[in-house]
Amino acid sequence: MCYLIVKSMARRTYAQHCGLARALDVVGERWTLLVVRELLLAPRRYGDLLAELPGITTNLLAKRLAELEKEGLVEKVERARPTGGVVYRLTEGGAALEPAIMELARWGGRYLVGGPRRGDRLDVGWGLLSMKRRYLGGITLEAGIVVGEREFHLSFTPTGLVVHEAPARPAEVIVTTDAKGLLAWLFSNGDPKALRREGVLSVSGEEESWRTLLRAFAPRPLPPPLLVPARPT
Amino acid sequence: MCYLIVKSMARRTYAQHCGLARALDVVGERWTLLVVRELLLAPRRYGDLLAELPGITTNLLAKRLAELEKEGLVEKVERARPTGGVVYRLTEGGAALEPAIMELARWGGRYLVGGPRRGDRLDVGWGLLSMKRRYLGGITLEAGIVVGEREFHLSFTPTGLVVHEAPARPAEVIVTTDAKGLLAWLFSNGDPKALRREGVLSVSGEEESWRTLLRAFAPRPLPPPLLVPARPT
DNA sequence: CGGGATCCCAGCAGATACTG
DNA sequence: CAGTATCTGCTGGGATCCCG
Repeated sequence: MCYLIVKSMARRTYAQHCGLARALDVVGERWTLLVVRELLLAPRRYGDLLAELPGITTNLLAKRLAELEKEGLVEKVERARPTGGVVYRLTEGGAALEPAIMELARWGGRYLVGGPRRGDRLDVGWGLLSMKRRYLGGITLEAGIVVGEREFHLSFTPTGLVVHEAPARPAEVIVTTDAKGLLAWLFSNGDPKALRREGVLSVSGEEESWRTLLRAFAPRPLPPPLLVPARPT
Repeated sequence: MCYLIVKSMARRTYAQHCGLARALDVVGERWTLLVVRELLLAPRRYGDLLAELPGITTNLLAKRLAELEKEGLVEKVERARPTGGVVYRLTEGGAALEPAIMELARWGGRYLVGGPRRGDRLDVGWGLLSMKRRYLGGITLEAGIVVGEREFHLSFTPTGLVVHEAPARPAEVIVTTDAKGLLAWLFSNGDPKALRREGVLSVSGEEESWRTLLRAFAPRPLPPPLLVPARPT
């Protein structure tokens, strides 16, 4: 008897003719969806991703990017940034993961209500994605958010919101704050107007646009946290 | 130097204060979401799950169920079935995963357009979930679907559809078919009326309800399959 | 310095056997 | 029927090295 040992085994698969199983075959491995999340706001360089995904190791990031590229979800693009070099960008197929990522994040949001746990990393970009989830629709507005060195541009249309990490201007209203201020805006049920009065948020541009902006977001949903049975068994 | 080796390491975590990362901490491991998918239609016994998740091994299923139970997403319930014994049932928190599962399945659906691959398993329950995804809303109807030995009850309301694996009756209309017929209904763009004329689907109950049922589903979307770059490098 | 490749090892997944 | 126990091999984590 003679067996041919195939090098480079085919990837592990659930072998089920089901959309969920097939999706998990492609993006179900560790770190994969987090890489896609990082690319939702803008194309990124390898080093950007390494810095924004604390805990991932360089070999694993390289592997995940190669897999995503092979699946046609991510493509390498030359010097899309002023600094040159190559960036990784979502293809249409990769960007189509956004609804699934948003629903997973909405579900996971109930674990965030207690605030960050010890050792948890925070990132301004993640906050912007959570803003996107909470957009109620119904307004038309170009807005910018400046958080420290990072800038985001938000294009509101009545049916959706496109967020890019890109120059905040031109925009009808610009909100400037720092990371802590953004989190206060997002995660506190406090009035953004109060945060502005306290100087945590600084607003420039049209006052009317600022008021429009505030109307567009649902208040923090505050779902009841999951009850973990207290049996210490 | 002396290190205390902590037995029972804490579970691997991304340590990110982000809904997506937290969701993946909880349900991102292999098989977990597929277990939840099986429980979406009805509570299941351990042996049911083992049979419906071909490829999972008994130790891993036990581990996943224990984790889901500890997280409060699944609970063990005594003799919910006529045959007695204990079944696993989703809690409210576990059932709240449905939108995320549906969006992932919708995305993965584009990999299904070529039909099952060699070796892929098929399951009638997965087909019912894909029906649920394609419900357009707008009707009120109680329907039943009988596929071989398995029965499903569908409660249509204008805003949603609840599918349970449960006795098909009582219902205003009952569709009886076999597994192949259900898949033809779901995955072909052929007219269900034609399938009925050919005897693949047999309909009992009110004719008007049958016509209502047909109006309620979007035709197969047929998204373009992802283009996998042909470079064999 | 950006963008990886290589090595090693711990832990998780997979297969099988066994038990209440 | 409903799991546990045991073994093994693969995948992911960590450190280091390479190369333009």
